[in-house]
Amino acid sequence: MRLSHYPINTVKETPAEAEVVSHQLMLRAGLIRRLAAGLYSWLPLGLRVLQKVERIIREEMNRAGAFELVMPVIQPAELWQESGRWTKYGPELLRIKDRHQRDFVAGPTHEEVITDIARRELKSYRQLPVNFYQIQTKFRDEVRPRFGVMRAREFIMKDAYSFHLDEESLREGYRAMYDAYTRIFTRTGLKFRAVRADSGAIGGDVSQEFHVLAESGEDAIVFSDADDYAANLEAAAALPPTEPRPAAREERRKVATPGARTIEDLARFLKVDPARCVKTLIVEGTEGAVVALVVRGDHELNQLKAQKLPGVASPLQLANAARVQAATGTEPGYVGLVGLECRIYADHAALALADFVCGANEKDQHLTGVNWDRDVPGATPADLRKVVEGDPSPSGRGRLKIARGIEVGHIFQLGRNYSEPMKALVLDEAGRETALYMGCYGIGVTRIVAAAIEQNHDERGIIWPDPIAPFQVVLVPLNLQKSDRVRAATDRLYAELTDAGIEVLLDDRDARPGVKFADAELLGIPHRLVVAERGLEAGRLEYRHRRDRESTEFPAGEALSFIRARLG
RNA sequence: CGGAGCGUGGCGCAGUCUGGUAGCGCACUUGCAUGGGGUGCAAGGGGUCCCGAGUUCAAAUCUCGGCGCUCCGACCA
Repeated sequence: MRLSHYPINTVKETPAEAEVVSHQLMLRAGLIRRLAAGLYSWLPLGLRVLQKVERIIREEMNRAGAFELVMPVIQPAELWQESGRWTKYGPELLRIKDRHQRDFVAGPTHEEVITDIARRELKSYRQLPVNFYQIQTKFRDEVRPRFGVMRAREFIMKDAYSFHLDEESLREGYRAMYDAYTRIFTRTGLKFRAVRADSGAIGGDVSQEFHVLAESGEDAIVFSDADDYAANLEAAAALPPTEPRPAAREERRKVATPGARTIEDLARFLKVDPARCVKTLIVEGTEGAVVALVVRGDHELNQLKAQKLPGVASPLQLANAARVQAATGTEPGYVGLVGLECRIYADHAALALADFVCGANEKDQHLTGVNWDRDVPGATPADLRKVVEGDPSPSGRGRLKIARGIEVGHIFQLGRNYSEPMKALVLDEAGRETALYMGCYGIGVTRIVAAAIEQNHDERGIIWPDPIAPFQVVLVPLNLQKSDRVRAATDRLYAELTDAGIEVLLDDRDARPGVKFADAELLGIPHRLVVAERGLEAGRLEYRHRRDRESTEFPAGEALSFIRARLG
């Protein structure tokens, strides 16, 4: 491809709208353009990257035996009413009406449609197991789209759905997708990690996420330093302390703590470690009453764990000030445990404390020397907190470390969550009707491109991993317009590499060297060849990988073999 | 949905407070020079100043209403 005829504009200045580096670089390099909030056009150069990612995905999905199909973006509301998600999904689901005032949705995902296909097409266990996938545009009306294509409203997703006669087959199919995903992300050239996850809104029992590791990632993932345990922070269990609780030594005392509403204030005021205080959070329960959740002062509540407890409203909702007042007799900031009437869940780490500090249920007052059995009988032990770095791994080996990641894939075992309400049934060997077991498997295709840049860039621009680079080689002739020798060598080289099937971007613009180098680095083409009078005098060309600091020279006649060796 | 901010050629911004000829840098076009790290000189093209209403002799500028966007939070995967 000749750059002089390629529709691309690079930009020196960073657009004001872009916050994260991948978004900035995608705009500056001319990969995408914004149409409206969370809506992006993919320009030709960006599309080349996208298609490389799609190709890898297709090859591996096909290799895993899945069948590609395409389903409509617009879906009738009836299907969503059948599955129950018409009411459950919330405002992220874009609902639209056609000219007859019939309700439709812009598909954020396709469980309903594929289940409809399954119940029509799959009649017999002989047709199972089967896996369908598509690569297609999804729409989720995000409250706050941000970070360019990383969290867009419209994005491209690879979604796959498998159907099985029984759980064992589902587990096999899930395992096959886990392996396919591992191959896919390995082939993109990105550093990634598979972690255990909570299955969230889509529902189901078992699920894992694939994260591209990047400092700027939105998600925290935890892993053991001693084995292969890895989980989303939300899904990581906190083990109860192994040491027994010390005996109570202090008497309970009420102390004045004017204005100390937060643990931080309290710890500073009383000159006590936050880890010797407890936080009491009042949340809405399921039957009108409130529930108290207790975590150690230096720990944070894990919302996901909390809302799974019996009697706690899901989604978790903190009680407002009036409800707190009614339940405790005081305002948030001074809520405590002694004499509290409602149900109390206490985190294991909080339960391990003796002689701790908590609110006194009285404004500007706290209690010290509080002890569980003596002062607060009847608290239910629970795992309530977010794990922190250094916690013992739930796997029993090693300690937890925390890293940042960008979620690019998610696989679920859905079981019969959709097939039962939507009556997707087949006949088994005995001729009995039985509901299908189902798995679903997503990859954020457009997000992979942004994640690749987050993980691979420097101050000059993008550094594409070879497998998804828009071009493999950028050919930079210097003084092309004036030097016949440079022109002849360039034309010959471009033809030779192109004929060999290598994707070459030839910068044949009448621009000065600095401009060409700067653009080549911004665009992030991994391999750069420079053709110049200086080298040609000695019969040599110049090569530099985007990650290299220095160029290397080699004989001009060996260009093809030299490059091939580097393309791997 | 709550808070903050922004809207002026394609991009980045000044001008708005204190009303009076719409400006700068980048990009783009043309010419000449230059040719190993965003080069120089010169000449050009391109703007309903987000929209609407109002005040005024006069509105980018003041007032009111609306729309759009960005960031933080809540929310969500």
